[in-house]
Amino acid sequence: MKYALLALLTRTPMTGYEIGKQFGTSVGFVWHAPTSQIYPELRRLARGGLLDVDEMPQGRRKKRYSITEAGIRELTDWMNQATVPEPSRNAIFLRVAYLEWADPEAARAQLELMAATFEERRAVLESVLTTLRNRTHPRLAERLQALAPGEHERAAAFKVYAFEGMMESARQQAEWARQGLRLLDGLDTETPPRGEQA
Amino acid sequence: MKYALLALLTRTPMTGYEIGKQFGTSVGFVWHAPTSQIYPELRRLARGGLLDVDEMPQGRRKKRYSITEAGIRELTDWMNQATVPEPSRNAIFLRVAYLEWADPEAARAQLELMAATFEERRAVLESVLTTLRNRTHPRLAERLQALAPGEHERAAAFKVYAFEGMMESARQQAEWARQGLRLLDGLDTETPPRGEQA
DNA sequence: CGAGCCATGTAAACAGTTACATGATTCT
DNA sequence: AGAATCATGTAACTGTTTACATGGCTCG
Repeated sequence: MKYALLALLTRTPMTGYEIGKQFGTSVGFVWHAPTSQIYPELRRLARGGLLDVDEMPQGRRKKRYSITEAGIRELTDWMNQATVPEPSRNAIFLRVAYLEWADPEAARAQLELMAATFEERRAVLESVLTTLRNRTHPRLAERLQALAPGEHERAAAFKVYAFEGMMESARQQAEWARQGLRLLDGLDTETPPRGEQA
Repeated sequence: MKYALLALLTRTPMTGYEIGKQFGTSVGFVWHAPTSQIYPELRRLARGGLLDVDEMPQGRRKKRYSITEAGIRELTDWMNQATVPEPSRNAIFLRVAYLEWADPEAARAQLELMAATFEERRAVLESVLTTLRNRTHPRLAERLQALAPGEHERAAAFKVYAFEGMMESARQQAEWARQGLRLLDGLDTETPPRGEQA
């Protein structure tokens, strides 16, 4: 979370509200949090000197946060130490592994929901990828402006690469869900709906 | 968590300690938790009538938990209502998306670590899959004994299917990490280590 | 003037991790 | 006797979600 906020703010200063809205867009694939987690974390980071607060004096209370030198150091320090990717503990595997405890129709409904969800995610990620690749993605363009031209390619490449990974992951999961539906087809024809044995 | 414990105990009654050890084996891929989370949760489930406690009277304090009718109903109710798979919020995508903030060597080290980790995970899952497929997996065999023969195929098929998904996922991620290393090769040759622009 | 968005937050609960404590049994 | 393993737990902390509270600004 901490590093997600720091990384986001390397592009441009933002208010907590704006960050919350960003999480509703494509950056939400990379990280997500509700505003109730954002505001306290921003204050904590500001207290720690990693962010600067600009209290906008135009009538309404509004705090725009920007990253400090110390914040950038904190972020790069984190990035420079490699960590092992955490094993993904996703409840969907638990469900699927014990799907014999669901009614056959419920099992089918679950796999259809999975197929639809993963496929939609894949499609969204693919369209994001397209805009990243041809540099029409608005936030990527904005980010590149803040960087030296020599770093453009590197920064853009990593964004594209990250989304490729997420897209491929969604594609693979969608494929897996469809394979599950074919598996059910096989099981249901071999033994009739409520199973006599063999 | 709750449903992981219920599902595990459909195979055979176990103590909290035994469950903790199970999480260190292949079931750990499906779900994992430390004992500090297991013991309180077991007590809670027992208080709720979903588990029976058998306080073993042989000298040492030892509680063997088994699932009750109510527990099975709770599990099947949960299985029967389809839920959308949660988007995986994995810090690795955050790291990768902002890898331009790492030193080139650190970026390479991170991707190499990812490739090694994912590849090892894939290999382990593949070997588990083999034992599941040829029915030599000890816990699968034990599980099937508790079931009517007519349900064998279905139960085994879902276990195989779940591990296929996890294995494919690890395979895809390993491939992605290797692709990332090739990307770095390209970036590093185009612009020398500390980058003059184009 | 009301609807909807902008904007910041608090409270409570839930989930999960890390570290520590304790003692019994089994194996060498 | 000592080490390893069996066995159950507590405490403190971190992270995350859900629900609620408040009020200003903007536009029709």
